[in-house]
Amino acid sequence: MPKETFFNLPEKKRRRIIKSAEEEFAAYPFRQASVARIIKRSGIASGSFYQYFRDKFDLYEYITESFFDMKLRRLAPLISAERDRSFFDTFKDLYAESLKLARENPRLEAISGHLYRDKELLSRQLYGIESRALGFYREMLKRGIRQGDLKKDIDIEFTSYILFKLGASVNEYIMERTSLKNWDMKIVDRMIDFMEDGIGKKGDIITVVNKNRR
Amino acid sequence: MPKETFFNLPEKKRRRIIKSAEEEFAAYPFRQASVARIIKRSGIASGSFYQYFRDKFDLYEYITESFFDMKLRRLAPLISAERDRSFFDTFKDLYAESLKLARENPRLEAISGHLYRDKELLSRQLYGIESRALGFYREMLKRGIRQGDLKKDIDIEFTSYILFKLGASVNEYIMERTSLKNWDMKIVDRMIDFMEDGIGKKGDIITVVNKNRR
Amino acid sequence: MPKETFFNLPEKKRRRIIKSAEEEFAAYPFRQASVARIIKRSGIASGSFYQYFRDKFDLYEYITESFFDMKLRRLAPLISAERDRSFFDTFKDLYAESLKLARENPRLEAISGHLYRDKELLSRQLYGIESRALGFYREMLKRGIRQGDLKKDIDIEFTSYILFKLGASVNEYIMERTSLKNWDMKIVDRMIDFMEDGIGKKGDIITVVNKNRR
Amino acid sequence: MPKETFFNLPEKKRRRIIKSAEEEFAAYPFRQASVARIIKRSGIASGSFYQYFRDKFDLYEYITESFFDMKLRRLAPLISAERDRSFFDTFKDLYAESLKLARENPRLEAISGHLYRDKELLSRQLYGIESRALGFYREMLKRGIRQGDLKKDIDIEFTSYILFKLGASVNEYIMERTSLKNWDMKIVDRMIDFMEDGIGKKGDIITVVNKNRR
DNA sequence: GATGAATGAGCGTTCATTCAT
DNA sequence: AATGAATGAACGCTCATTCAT
Repeated sequence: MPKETFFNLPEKKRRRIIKSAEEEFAAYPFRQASVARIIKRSGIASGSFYQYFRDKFDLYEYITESFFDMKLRRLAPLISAERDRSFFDTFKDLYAESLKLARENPRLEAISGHLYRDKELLSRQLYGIESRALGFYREMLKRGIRQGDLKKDIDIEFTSYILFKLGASVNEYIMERTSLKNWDMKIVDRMIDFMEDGIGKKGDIITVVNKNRR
Repeated sequence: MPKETFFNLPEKKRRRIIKSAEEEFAAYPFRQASVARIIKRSGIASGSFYQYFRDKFDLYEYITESFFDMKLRRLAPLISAERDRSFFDTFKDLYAESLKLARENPRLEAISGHLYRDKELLSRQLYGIESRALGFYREMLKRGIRQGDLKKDIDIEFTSYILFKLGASVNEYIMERTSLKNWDMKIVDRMIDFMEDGIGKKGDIITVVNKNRR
Repeated sequence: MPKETFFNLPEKKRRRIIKSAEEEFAAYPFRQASVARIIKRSGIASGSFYQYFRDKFDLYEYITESFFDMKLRRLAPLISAERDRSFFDTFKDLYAESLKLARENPRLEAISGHLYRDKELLSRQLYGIESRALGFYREMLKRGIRQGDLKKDIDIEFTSYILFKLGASVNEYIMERTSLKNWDMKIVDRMIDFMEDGIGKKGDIITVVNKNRR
Repeated sequence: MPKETFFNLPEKKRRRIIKSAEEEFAAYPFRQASVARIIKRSGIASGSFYQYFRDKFDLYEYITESFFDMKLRRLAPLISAERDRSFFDTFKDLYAESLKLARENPRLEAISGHLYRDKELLSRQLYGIESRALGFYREMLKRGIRQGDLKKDIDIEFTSYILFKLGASVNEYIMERTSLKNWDMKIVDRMIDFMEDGIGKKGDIITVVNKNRR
């Protein structure tokens, strides 16, 4: 957490610092990101930096966590129990929103792209971004089972992990290609299909009762 | 490629150097890995290092590529057309073998773990580890379709990417936990199930004909 | 150009650094000059050096250019059109002043001695010391012709080059020998004679009209 | 001087080594020239190098001095007393021959170009290339005076130095430009004119007697 | 005599962080 | 609180020369 001094700063300055830092962490992974460049770009004295933040990581942590908090705040309504959506539809909603967020904040998206690739950071992260995300998926899975959208015998621990990684991969897949209009939602649909039914060819099938599907 | 001088070295020394380097690259991602530490640990003069290798990357590349070549050599027989195995069974065989390899060479496994997370390196890698792996998956998918093991309408480009990443994730999942006997093959089974059928609950089903399944 | 930090330094320290650098660059040509020695002699931390200067060349360039600027400032008044002096007298004035400068700043003289011998550096030098000097001689020659002090048919391109090199050689000649009082100005006179009349013996001559000489 | 072992080598090998060394010293000034590259290009073992030569300088000295000896051997006939040529004509002959030599051996020419710019080497040079050249010019000047081609009162010490440097400068001037046919001899003529008569405009002159010119 | 591996001091440079004012 | 100069260990790498066989 940044020191109190940072929060006492006039908002404009605070914003300038954060913006510079975001640009730096978007352009470079944590280790290669340079405090000197952040300082120069934000126009503060190098001594001041350490009056606001314990060290480079302190600032980094603040930025990434702010982003995740914001993301969570945006995604939370979509998983509210009131909404009468199947597990997979909810998943799709979450993805649509995530992608919107990513498009709105490409800098922050780039930062978390770097973060996901850095084991050391991921485990250093105080509030545990990874474990929070895993927890989130775990809860979703449990609910999905309860709702009858998912097989009952899935390994929740394993599946939440897979879903987490899968999400990140799809994100990467989308981000690395220039997207035509709606192209990315088609990819999301493909991922959902993959999750729902897999890729194995089924035998000829007669669906007798399907009362559980919504 | 290391220089000739390296290959002229007595095997014992060569092994000592490779071992030290593997330890270093297993402990740290490429950028953080220190030539000085490798030198110290292998007990050679710093000048010697550069008699053997063009630079740090030269050694790194040699180690990673040797590992991938060895892996390929071990996996190649499993995908031979003669073996009468379904797509998913083949996948499982590949996984079993990969895991065995990883258990035998935990250092090398750790190194490729780092490599997979390093975009810059991945694209620098001369023989294109990533694109080779993707190509491999692409071919497997095509064959799977031909054999009637897979749905006909899957997006090969996307699916090969997903399978590639999924594989790495499962690997990571397994590696990060101490394994009980056979625990890891159970995880592999779960992944195969996930791939094959997904996690969506199907309606009550009567399979009338299933002639395509082997 | 050194960074701002350098110019913000207390004068004493700044001077200490410049002096150490001048000593180094006077003792060794650029490539052999050692940043480590400059650092040690000036008693600064090695990190500080790079807070003040972009790199070794930055400092070198600053020192040489400062010297050339100073030299130019000192020599400029001597070529002002108002002074009613012949080409050769002006040349002599310039030489006298140059030598005075060299005697006052033997270190800087030694540095430019090295510089003149370094083709690569000469061409890297931002403001083009060599081409500026050649331009200077070219202009002087043109004026000398206009004034009727020089033959009309000389090859200005070639002659300016020769004069430039001649000047450097004479400088070297003088610098390499310990000088008695006024000895060096006698050498300059000899050079001027050489330039003016050459060393060829003329026939017995009756000068009938000499209206062009001043 | 190279060690005896070098001279015991089969001529072919000796020549290969010398050629590689010449290429290296032509491409780089002494300090930047790399023993490793010479070794590689000549295909000998690095240990062998030091069995043939004391060190890098030993080889360098051998090459430069061989060149100067050869040059002297070529130029010597031109200054023989029997030839009935004026001082300046002899000078021109010497230049013509020097240039021919330079065109025939551009590598060696490049090497001496570097050598002339390196004070330290010049003074290290055992047999004293510089002082021998100066001695050569001194003798020529003395003879020129005796023959009545030169003014009697020139400072031989100074003038020989100037002539030496002037020669090198003209060489450089010529070498740096691509030469049209005969262009370089025109430059030599200009230099001789410069030496003979200088660039000062003479008054209107009536030459009464010119019995001393040949 | 030939080989080629071994040596190690030295290079210029970086950078997060601390210190003094 | 703000400044910005100071720090120094560490980095990857070079190279003429020596040594062991």
